[in-house]
Amino acid sequence: MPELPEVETVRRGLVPAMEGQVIASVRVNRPDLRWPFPARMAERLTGQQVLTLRRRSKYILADLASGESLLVHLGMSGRMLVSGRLIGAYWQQTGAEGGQPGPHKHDHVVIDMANGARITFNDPRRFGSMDLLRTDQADRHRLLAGLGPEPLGNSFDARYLAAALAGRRAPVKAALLDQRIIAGLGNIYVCEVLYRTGIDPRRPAAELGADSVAALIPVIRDVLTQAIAAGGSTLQDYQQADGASGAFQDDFRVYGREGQPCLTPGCAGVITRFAQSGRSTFACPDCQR
DNA sequence: AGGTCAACCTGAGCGC
DNA sequence: TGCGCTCAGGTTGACC
Repeated sequence: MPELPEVETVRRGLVPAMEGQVIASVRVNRPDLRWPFPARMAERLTGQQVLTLRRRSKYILADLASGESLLVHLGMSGRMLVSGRLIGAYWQQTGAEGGQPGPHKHDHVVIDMANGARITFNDPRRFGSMDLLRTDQADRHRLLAGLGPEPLGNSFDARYLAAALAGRRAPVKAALLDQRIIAGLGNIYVCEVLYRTGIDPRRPAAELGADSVAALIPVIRDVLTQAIAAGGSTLQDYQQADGASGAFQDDFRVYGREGQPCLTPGCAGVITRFAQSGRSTFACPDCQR
């Protein structure tokens, strides 16, 4: 998935095509993704003006003039195309999609705007989702209600994080992946953050000292901010014709670098990969303690 | 209550 | 060429 920076990149890519614009028609090619689509989704979207596109954690919310909001989650493989162009290519482009008009395999929802832009939601693995909710009750939606603070927001600070990690015996990596504690981090950025703070991902969260917890805050903010500025991360070696793909993968220091030398000056370590709760962790055994 | 793990899916890449 | 296996950026719900 796309993690927070990739979702923010997608949101920004959708803004020129959608914000302030009217939805002319909607084609829904299957009844569900991860969950069933909301009742009469196409009808409830058609004719609506999109007032604002915003992001909460890894979710995109399109606030409509009707008082409803379209909630979108990209799952692991969800992609958005604007008139055939992929936004923030965090997933390898496949098949005949490059610049070709649709439809293509896994184009599940197609939204035509009155301005002529065509928004396509393509998701091979179908872990993504869409829902409609009352805009004024968005915070109570089941997918949003339990989310922790935005890592780039004002309420996320050392005091909060220390309290959230207190008493947690889970590995610090699992804790930082827990969206109830902090919303928006995923496997890549947690690996990068723990490497850059010199913390062993296996350490029980509660055993981190106050200094380590405090050190996490600016590193989390910096990594996410830099990744957003780079347009997110692109896996595989996909390059988009219009240059819209992200570039933060060039700044990965541990993710995907198993067997390669540690990049910390003076460290002779070799990056290792091991599994934590079923997911790959990349770390330097020498400088993460 | 907190922590761990399987499950949900398709596709790419690898070794044989 | 093809088969079987592993892996993939997320999240939920069942089970200790």
